[in-house]
Amino acid sequence: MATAKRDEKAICPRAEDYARWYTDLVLRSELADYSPVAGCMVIRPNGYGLWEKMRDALDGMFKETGHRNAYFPMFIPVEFLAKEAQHVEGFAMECGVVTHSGLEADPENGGLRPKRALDSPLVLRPTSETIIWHMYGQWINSYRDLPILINQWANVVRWEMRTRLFLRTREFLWQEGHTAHATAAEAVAEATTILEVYRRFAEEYMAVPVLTGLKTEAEKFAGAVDTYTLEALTQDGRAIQAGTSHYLGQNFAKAFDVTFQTAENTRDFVYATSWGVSTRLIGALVMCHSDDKGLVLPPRLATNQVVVVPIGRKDEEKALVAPVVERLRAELKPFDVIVDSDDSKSPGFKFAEWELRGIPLRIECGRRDVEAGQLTLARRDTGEKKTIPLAGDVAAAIRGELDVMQQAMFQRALDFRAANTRTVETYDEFKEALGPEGGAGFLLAHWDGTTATEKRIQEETNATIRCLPDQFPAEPGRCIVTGEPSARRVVFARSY
RNA sequence: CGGGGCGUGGCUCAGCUUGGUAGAGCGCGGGCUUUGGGAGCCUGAGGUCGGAGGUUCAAAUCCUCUCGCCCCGACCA
Repeated sequence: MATAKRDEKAICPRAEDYARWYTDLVLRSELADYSPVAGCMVIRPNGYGLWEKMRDALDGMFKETGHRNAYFPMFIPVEFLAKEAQHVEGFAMECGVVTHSGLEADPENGGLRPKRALDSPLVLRPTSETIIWHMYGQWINSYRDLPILINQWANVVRWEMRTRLFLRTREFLWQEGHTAHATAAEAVAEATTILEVYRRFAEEYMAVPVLTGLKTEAEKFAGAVDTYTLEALTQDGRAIQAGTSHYLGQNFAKAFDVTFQTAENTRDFVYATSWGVSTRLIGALVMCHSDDKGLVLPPRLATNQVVVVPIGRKDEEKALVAPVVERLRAELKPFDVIVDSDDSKSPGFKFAEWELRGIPLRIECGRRDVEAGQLTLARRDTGEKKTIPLAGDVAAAIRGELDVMQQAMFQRALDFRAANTRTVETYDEFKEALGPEGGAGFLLAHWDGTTATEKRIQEETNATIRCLPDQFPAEPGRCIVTGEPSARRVVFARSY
């Protein structure tokens, strides 16, 4: 009976069905919920709090590297999309388009229908390069106007067919940086600077190790010269793109005719970058760290780092525990501590509930603890319980424990990646390592550099080249498929 | 857009084959007892059975149409 009840409350175990585990977890931990419109989601306070933490950390890093925020409108004239050939090709199929304004009664079905057709349809931004470069064209005259380093926090719309909470929805939140430079070298430096910002954020805040490197021609952003990417590895062995930074060359400057006068009094097209990370990071975070009990949040991104569960209901017990709890409430304020003194729920229920929500540390405080002059501390990532003295500096002990946990989560993910990264020499070995389906970690293999070979591998194995990694030394070899020479190994994986 | 499945209290579902007073568990409200790993008992609220037609004395159940959702294939931060 007890187990039957537990089963109803529990989320699907990872080993049973990883996809269902993920959906269960997101819904049960109240990160998000489905919206009445297919493919869209509501980000609930637990999820949005996480996004705010991410946003604040990244925003600070952007500011430190000289960027300023601005906001461009979400409606884009349809003809703007057509100006950059590859860009249209990449986004045309997934654009949402506004064609009407106003509503009127519809006698056909007794409901409402669009009233006036717009003179010209408006595209809901799938990304903002076009409108931003239209504006940059008006703002840039001379090299003295450069660089322009702007970021915006916004929503974008991509009319996806198959959606998943956080990983792929028709509307999502992100930031998009758009910079304009006088030289190619400076723009490339900008793109790689941001890649490094993203890497630091992923590893130091999310505790998610990432491979960085260039995308192949086939995988790069529509309209980019080069796309740099960050690739994380989920617990089920799939790659997940955590962010991208693009060197756009002069493609958009040419499409929108944005030139500037150089110091030598010549004219040149402006060099550009764009870069972004989205609420998909929340999906990546969940898939890297969380377990069958629920969310596991790295301390640096947890909205509330500590929860205190007072134990005891008899008046004498309460009297004993209450002063300690009040002391904790005050001393642990810097950790945005939650004190859960709801008498209608049992301690066991609360333990499970806060574990589901991923609070990094739980303090249990009951008669036993107070009488022994201690507190019981439970760590979310390992489940480990230990006691700390009540007499000491509790805040300092908590601080230390959180730091250890942040580091341990990163190390664990790093070890997991190492254990799931393999070097293969032949195509047979490659297919063997990959298995028939599902995630199989990162595979490092030689590739001849052609799109044809890349496509063939994808069609035959469903694995794609995640990046040309920049953290491994170049190492000549021969393509696993064609035997043609290769200068370096590339990273293959099945991906989200 | 092709293939498969499902629509019944907030959630998960039973009932439909063989028409006859709408059910269970969870959740929710109230009461009492409980509190160191998802408490127990009592009591209560809550559903025009996705929608529209039809057959019938009678439809959640049978027929027709329709809408919506989920899963699998082609695209993807």
